[in-house]
Amino acid sequence: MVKAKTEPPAGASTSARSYHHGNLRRALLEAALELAQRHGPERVSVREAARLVGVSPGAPFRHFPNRRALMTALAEEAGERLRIEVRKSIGRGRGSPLQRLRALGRGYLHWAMRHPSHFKIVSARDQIDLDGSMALRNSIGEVRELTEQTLAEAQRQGEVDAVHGVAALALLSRATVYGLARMQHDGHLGQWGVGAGEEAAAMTGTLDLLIALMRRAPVS
Amino acid sequence: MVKAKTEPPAGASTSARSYHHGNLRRALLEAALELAQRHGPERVSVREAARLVGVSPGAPFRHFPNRRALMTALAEEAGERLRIEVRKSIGRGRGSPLQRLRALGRGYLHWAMRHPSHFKIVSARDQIDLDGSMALRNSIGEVRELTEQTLAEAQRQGEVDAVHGVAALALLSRATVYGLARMQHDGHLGQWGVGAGEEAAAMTGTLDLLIALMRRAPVS
DNA sequence: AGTGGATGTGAACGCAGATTACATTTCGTG
DNA sequence: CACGAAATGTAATCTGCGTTCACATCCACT
Repeated sequence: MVKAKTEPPAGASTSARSYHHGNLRRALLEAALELAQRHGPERVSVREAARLVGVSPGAPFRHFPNRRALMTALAEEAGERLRIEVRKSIGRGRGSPLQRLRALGRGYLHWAMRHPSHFKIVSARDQIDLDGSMALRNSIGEVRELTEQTLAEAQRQGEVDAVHGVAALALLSRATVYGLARMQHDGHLGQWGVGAGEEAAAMTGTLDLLIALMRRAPVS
Repeated sequence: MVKAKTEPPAGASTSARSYHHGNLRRALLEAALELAQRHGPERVSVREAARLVGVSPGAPFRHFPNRRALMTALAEEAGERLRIEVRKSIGRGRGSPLQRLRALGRGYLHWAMRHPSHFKIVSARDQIDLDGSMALRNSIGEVRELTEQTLAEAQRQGEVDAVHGVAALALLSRATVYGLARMQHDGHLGQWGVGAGEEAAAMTGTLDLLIALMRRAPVS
């Protein structure tokens, strides 16, 4: 059952392709990511990806029904990486639940800043088919679950008051972090008083501010 | 050779079009908006707009150097409307500064929901040239100023503690509201536990939550 | 060995953005 | 008012794109 190829399947080194490319699907995804990094996701073209891989313009359509499917597959990989990153980050938050939530948010923000192309792709609604991708929805879903679990724990420990529901607090957290990441990627931060070199600080600082507001004792 | 005269171009002050269209620039913008409402901003094509207006494919380029400039002009109009809407909304918030801030945020959110095409266009970074549009930056800038002024007033009246800077609080507010609007437009709300019919309630509710958190007395 | 399914080729088709040479109209200046 | 320059629209054309299709090639399996 194992597809043992006679050719080395992985590879930065382009092996001698006779007719069939060893793993065209993979190669196309990498080429598309490369193009996304060069010119932005909206200017990824199937033809150019094919050219980059050294294959005819029609070949990609054996693996993806259309351009959108290619971009969606790319987004699925990005979403998976984001999910893993968030999972890892939450482990770094030692101590209280709110500290873990902070770590989660920082992980999200840092990932979005360090991998702008990937972040652009996951959030490029008009380029991908979110509704048709269970994988992508699952990645988002897990981030949500982690957020809610952490907030529930914070409430249980009295770090956050229980006046407001977990779902509402989670939505607020997510909206803030998502909004920050998108503001950066949309170039809005400069208009909001954030200098060129201080974007990371501003973003994490804003996250910290939200968490500080959450931490306070309930109004009585 | 002579085109049909006296076509109804849906414009009141349009003179009889023989060769020169009365106000092609205006007409193109309206056609582009119409197309954006029909299929989304990313699928607006210059040619189709020209076709809709009844003009040759090259004509639009007399008024806009390229497609992006067309979309940017559209975004400038949308940004202006948003600016006006926010200005109006803030006047509706009677009472305390935080109530005015809430009104401001609600105005933003409602506008984004009621005019999804316009909102999509202002925030479609990859379709427009934000850096090259002073008008657009000014619209954003005014929203920011209103936000900061309101927050400063809230601090002066003791409604919000002065531990955190106005700029930080304003950025948090903006990130939250922008994040909410984008989540809705990107179809993420469903993944965050918001049912189909309750989007507006969830968005304004989240805004209210943020403001409730801000209102609390400072930690002492 | 041979065959069928998977995979890649190459040539289309239609549409898009953009440019150019040319036609027509408008307008300012004498 | 005349008239030429500037503005504006046309038609043809270039390039590139997504997508399809008939055909070629190769791999796995009997």
